[in-house]
Amino acid sequence: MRELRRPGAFHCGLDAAMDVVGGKWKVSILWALGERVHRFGELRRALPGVTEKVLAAQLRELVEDVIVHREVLDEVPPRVEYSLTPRGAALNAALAPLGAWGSEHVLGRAPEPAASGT
Amino acid sequence: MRELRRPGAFHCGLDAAMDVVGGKWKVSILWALGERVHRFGELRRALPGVTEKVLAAQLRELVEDVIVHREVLDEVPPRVEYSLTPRGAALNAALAPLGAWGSEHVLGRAPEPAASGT
DNA sequence: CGGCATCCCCAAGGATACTG
DNA sequence: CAGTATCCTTGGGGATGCCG
Repeated sequence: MRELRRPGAFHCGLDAAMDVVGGKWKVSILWALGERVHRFGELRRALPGVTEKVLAAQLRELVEDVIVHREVLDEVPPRVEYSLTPRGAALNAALAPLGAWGSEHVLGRAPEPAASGT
Repeated sequence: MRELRRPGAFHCGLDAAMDVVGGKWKVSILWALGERVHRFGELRRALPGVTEKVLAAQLRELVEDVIVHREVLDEVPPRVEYSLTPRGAALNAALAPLGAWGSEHVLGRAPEPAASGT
């Protein structure tokens, strides 16, 4: 999926965005990172059901797309932190209305204040 | 995918929305219907590459989700018109920011005026 | 701890043919 | 015209195991 980046081949930016956000766990990752920086293990715990392989893959794609920043801390116990890039933060913001829509029309109310505080 | 509607099982409305909009052609259909009412054939022509089976399937799911309205005109040559429901229109609107993001960050500029009123 | 390598599976999506 | 039915392919995603 990473290779089918054909600039201009999309109907509009929407298709392009869907391509970036299309992964099964992408939005959840974005949502998690929108709250705070996470390290691999934390992310894994934050996403019940995801396997390391898949999480690593989704993360890699997001990093490739410059949505997520990968910070490797050179410590004795390996420590890697993932955070949103400015672009990722913008994506998250752009996703907010969609989340609100889902809350209202699918879940039936409960428009959460997005990934702000809590 | 239509059956895995587990109310409350989503992290937030975002997951729910992604579930609704997750199909490969869903957003394109929404985009098309956002501009004007389309009949089956028109939609097919508007979505280069889609097959009848898939288009019909995606359409059926969108109808199930009350995103799209299916109007069967009882005429001699079968005529069916698809249009957005209020909910679908709202979804389309919620999708706009995402489309804008994609235009800016993925396609590299060219923020189209979206499928709003035009 | 973090993350690659391998193998496997299944459902979404595609191609084709046929019908009301 | 507007689908439905059938069969097939693909690859995203899941499970396991090993390595730095």
